[in-house]
Amino acid sequence: MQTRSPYPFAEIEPRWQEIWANADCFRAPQPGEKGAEKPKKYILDMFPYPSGAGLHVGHLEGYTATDIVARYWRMRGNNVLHPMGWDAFGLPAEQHAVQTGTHPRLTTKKNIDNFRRQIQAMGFSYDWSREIDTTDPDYFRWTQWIFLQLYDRGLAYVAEAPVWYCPALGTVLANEEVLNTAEGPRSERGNHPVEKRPMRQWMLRITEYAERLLQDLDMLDWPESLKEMQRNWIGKSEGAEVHFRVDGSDHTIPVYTTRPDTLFGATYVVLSPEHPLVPALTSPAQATAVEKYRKDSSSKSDLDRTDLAKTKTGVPIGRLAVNPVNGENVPLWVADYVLASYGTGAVMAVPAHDERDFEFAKTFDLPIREVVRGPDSHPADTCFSGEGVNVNSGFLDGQPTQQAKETIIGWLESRKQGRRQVRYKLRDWLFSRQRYWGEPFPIVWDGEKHQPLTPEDLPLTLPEMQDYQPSPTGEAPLAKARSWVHLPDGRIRETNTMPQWAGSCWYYLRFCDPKNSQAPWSLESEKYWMGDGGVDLYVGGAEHAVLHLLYARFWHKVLFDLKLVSHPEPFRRLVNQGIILGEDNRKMSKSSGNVVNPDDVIAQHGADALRVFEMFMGPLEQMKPWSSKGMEGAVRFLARIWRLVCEEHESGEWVTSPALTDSPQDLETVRALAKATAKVSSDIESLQMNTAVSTLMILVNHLTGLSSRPKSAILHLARLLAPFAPHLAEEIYHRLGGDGLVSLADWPTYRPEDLLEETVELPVQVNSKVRGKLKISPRATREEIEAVVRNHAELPLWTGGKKIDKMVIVPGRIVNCICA
RNA sequence: GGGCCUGUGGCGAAACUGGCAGACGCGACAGACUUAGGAUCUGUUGGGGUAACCCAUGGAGGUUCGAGUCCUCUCAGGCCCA
Repeated sequence: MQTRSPYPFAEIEPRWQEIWANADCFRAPQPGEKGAEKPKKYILDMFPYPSGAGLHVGHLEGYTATDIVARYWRMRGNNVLHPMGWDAFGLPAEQHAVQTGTHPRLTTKKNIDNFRRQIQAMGFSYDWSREIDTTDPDYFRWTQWIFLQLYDRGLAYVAEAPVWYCPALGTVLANEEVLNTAEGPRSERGNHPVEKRPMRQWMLRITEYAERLLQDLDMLDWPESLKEMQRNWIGKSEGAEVHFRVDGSDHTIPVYTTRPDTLFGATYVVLSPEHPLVPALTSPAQATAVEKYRKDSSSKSDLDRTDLAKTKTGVPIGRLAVNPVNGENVPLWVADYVLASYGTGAVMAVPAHDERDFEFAKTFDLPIREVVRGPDSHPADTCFSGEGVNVNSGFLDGQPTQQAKETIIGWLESRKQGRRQVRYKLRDWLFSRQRYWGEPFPIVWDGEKHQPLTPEDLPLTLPEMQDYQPSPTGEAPLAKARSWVHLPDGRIRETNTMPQWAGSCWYYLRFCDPKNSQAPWSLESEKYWMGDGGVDLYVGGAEHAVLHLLYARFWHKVLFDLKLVSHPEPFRRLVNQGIILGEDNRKMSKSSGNVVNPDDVIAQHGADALRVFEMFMGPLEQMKPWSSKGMEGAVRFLARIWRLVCEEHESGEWVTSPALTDSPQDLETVRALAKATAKVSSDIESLQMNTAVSTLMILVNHLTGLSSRPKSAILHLARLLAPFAPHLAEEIYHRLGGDGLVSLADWPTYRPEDLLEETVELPVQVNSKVRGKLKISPRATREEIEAVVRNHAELPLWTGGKKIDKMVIVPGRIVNCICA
């Protein structure tokens, strides 16, 4: 037997989706078209990678929130750009091709179709005429075009560099795609072991923009934690490079330090095992030991090497360096707690004022000399890494840390033995991958020289292939497409492809003008949609905090310098949605068997209910568990709204409720609508969708309690409901004779005076404990309240007859009588 | 080790610039309508106490007439970085 649904969502929802599609009512007019005279809003989701697994309820949380915002601003008279597309290049489709021989294009198309179907079943108000697919040649020709702009500006270059190579994936990975795990460095995708290999790679000079990427964070309305992550990632540090001459040699070792003020305390110098001067400087007596040490440390992860808790290891190389500030001879060591990638790959060790140097010095019994004294005395024989006043430091004695830094930098610079230096942790972006399913580089090689294609040559499309397997040597699959690689004139094509981040670096710009075949976008459309600081609201997961969001900002700034975009930052306001956990409070995953499939939920409860519940669960940014019981609650809520309009006939048909009336609203209902409208509006704007839904529930509870229900009130409710449960809202709006589509109706208004109750209860405290209540006008002044309290018949009862020393009165809030 | 965030009923959570802690929902309990109820409706529901009242926002202090909210310390969990 088929269970009856609490309201006929299965019939309602597809019907309205079809009506919206036929009316083309969510298409956003371009500048110049009718409708573009309205103020714009650009409401954007992070577009998904269309995986084979389909959407999960976590994606839908963000999409639902942005859809509510988009629908709200549309009803508020804005021209809303709310697009959706596919970040469709990527490894899974290619791995599937390696295993099955199916072309990634086919896999990708299938997955996109499935994602689109799932998204459309939710009734989101996307402008589907702007749909983007990063694997479409009409799209990636412009990705290649932007690469050429970078290339022309010298921001793309080829480097032979030690890079992370993943044998299992058959490709190199960017630093950001490699995780430090307990088992050593692993690939972020798939958790495979990775290793360093020297390879020729394309790099993008993101470091050139480090300072601007750092500074401009201040103009963004982003979560502070996320901005902090980007700041840490950019990792600006200010210090100095100091030159240590090697005794009995022409070599000089530059070391980078953020504490040049401690130079007098440097008692040895440490080189990283990878430091290029190590073999040349090692004394014959130490050669064997140093070589063995270099070998051993190459298999350790950075985490292993630098962890404070780990025992420090190292070997002296049998040479002395000269401390430039006092001419002292200090021993040179090689130790793996110094990383080649940090600074110059060499440090001056100041054990008295650096934890790691201190640990090392203790282990090998090297001298420790105090040169900075802190404000408080700290036990001798410990390390002090804070700021203080210099001691034992010759001409720096008595200077506080900041001043000492300036003095020593000046001293070093005047003697050409060092210089001020600002460093960033940020590295240039490793931009090439040995993969098939990515954008080909618009580059050809003439011998050892690379040359760009001209824009007229674009798009450069991928060749058809049978074999997608990367070669074990790390050569890209495209190298096997001989007729594609070898040009008639003897030049050969670049066989690497771009990383997945490339397409997502600028898709938000393409949405502004997705059909343009002359340019990636027109300046006019960019100015209109990206005006007022760029995208007005950008919602997505926090996992993109440093990768996508940093890369996209970088490209945007380059495009800004090229005067192709009108503002230096792309995303004015950004919000991270929290992860939705399984019902068991664990992360949703196939292996835990706790994945909630939206298809099932929609079939069982309807899309509106899913939308409402996802919003009702809790704050958008927060991590929260799924609840199938809570899901049922959302259905009950919507069914109660349905029954405001219809009731079930004995035959099982839904007929118009006899309680509906054309009579005007009573005062209580007017107030309830005004309050709900005010609260729902402000909650949507601040993305507090959970309390917005609560507010709607309170309103519905009020309307349910009325014996006769004014139609005008239900129509008002329908408009408030429209962003949250658009199908049901359309249905009841239509049944009550609403004009046109509720999705395109005006957002309801209210009179501010209707927000105020006639009387409110004002709590009266005696010595901060509530003793009584006062019924009083919400407009009552301080003086009026005091008079009412002092003349109140129950006052002696509340105070126990004691004299009131002082009365704290906050009108509309509280009265507190202070008695001795 | 450093940075950031989060700790409130049985559960998800509310609480505007400090002002009646627990809105709204889930669950539970009781009742109504029912052949039936895992439907619907009505009521109750932080803990303790017969009660007036008392105790409660991870813990300990502090500021204040008044602290979930502000300050100091501390414990637990999460994320990022080393």
